[in-house]
Amino acid sequence: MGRAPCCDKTKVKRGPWSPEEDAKLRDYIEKYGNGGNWISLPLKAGLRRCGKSCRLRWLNYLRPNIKHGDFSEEEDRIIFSLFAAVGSRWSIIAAHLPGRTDNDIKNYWNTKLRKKIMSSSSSSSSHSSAAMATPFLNPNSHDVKRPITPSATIAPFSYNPYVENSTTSLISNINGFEADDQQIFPFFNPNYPHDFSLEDMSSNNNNNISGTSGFLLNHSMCDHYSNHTNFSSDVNGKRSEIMMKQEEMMMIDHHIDQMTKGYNGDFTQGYYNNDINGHGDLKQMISGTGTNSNINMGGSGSGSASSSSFISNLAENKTSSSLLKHKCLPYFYS
DNA sequence: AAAAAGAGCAACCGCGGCATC
DNA sequence: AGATGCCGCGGTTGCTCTTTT
Repeated sequence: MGRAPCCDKTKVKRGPWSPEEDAKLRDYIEKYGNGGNWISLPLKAGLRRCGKSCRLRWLNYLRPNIKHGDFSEEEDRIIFSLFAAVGSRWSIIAAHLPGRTDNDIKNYWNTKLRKKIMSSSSSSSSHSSAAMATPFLNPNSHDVKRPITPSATIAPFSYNPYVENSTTSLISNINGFEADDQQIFPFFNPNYPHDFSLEDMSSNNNNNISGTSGFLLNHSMCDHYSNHTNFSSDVNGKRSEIMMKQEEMMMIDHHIDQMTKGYNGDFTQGYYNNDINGHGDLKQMISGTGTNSNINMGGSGSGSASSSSFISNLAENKTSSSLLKHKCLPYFYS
């Protein structure tokens, strides 16, 4: 048996709202709120509308501080960034854009931004936000792959984040997205497209970072991070909580994956913060129980001796359960 | 000027999640 | 533990306005 309809559709008005209906709804909610029950609201407010329709009208149009009209370039960048991180979860994206509704953003994406991406990807390999977002698009459809659900709902190592190879690590999953073509791709921040340029990656000459684990990336990418002196203050400061959370999930998953393969040594992910990179035990860093002996520079980073203590301090001083609250940038290398 | 096509967007629909009984 | 009801979300529809032919 299916769900009972929320209202009798033959007895409620449908279609566009009249100014009178808007006024009734606005007046009622401003006086009494929705009372925690949208279904009974129309009757109390004297409206011949379905409760769901009232809710939608209020949330998308009538409530205070709703912003209508053109989106700014800054808003575009935020949308690109968040879309890359969370996919078509419009409510999450809307939460980062004060005054914008999920419906607005969804419509804007479908009518404008998606086209912008398509045209950018076909016309150039520029560093524009749109161009940088294209690796997440499935060329065979209009859709973007949804992000991998965090490990709360998917077994942490149920996806294979990398394919080991003697010289390069190919990835099938980066930044929480499935990639149609396995390719090396860095964490993505459209606010700073230059920091993640594939061209830069390939033009850099790196031989000073090597490690024992292989998630991604090629060496030049690591070097690119390490040599970017303003990286921490500029880029990390702009990374959204959502992006950081996803990165953290990937780090944890990767760590678990490593352990299932029997790796028990120094944890071989690197963290970059204020020109520091190092190796450490991720679990201990997250739990804040790390010590200098557990979190150390490893043998191949480009930092200095002081980096080791800095990283352990980072772990010891942390106040929340999220490593990334400290604005560390994870990277993975082979 | 009129018809057709395209674009934009408000509103609807149905499903999943959650709370309550 | 299962049924029920509501909320919130994302996908889709269809109306209106604009542009093109």
